[in-house]
Amino acid sequence: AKAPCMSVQRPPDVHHGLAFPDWAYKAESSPGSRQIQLWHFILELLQKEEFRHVIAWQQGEYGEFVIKDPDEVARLWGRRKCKPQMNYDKLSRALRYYYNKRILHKTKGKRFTYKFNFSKLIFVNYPLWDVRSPPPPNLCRVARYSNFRGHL
DNA sequence: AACGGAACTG
DNA sequence: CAGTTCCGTT
Repeated sequence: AKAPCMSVQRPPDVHHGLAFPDWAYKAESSPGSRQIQLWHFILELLQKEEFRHVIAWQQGEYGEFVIKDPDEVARLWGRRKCKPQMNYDKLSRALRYYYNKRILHKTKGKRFTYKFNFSKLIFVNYPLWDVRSPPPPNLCRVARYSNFRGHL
């Protein structure tokens, strides 16, 4: 037995060479303490090797991932949000709202497979990206060529 | 399984 | 505003 919704454990820092660069992580570290975002949480699981049997990046298309165990992902998400009644039906509805927001889209045909629209994500959530820090291997190109349109 | 409207919540 | 809950439709 354990306290269900008491503390939120801080994930360790990411080093380069991993499945995705660390700009994607780092979020919600603001002192204002915003609530955890779902895409955020997905990225968090994706970066941890211990969850590879639950959710993992799909090799091939960059940003594409597969939910290997939908029930478990939903359970973990529910635990984080203190929503014990969470399930994949509800979680997937939240993911579908990301389609219009241009954060995610579905990979049609492939079961439980979604893909991040990384280029949008960078500027929506990291508008003040510190250019002094060493640019991540894959992303600097994506970032530079994305058009910054925004009211941010 | 996947989609999306609609009402609802903090 | 970012989901959550519920559910009818494809």
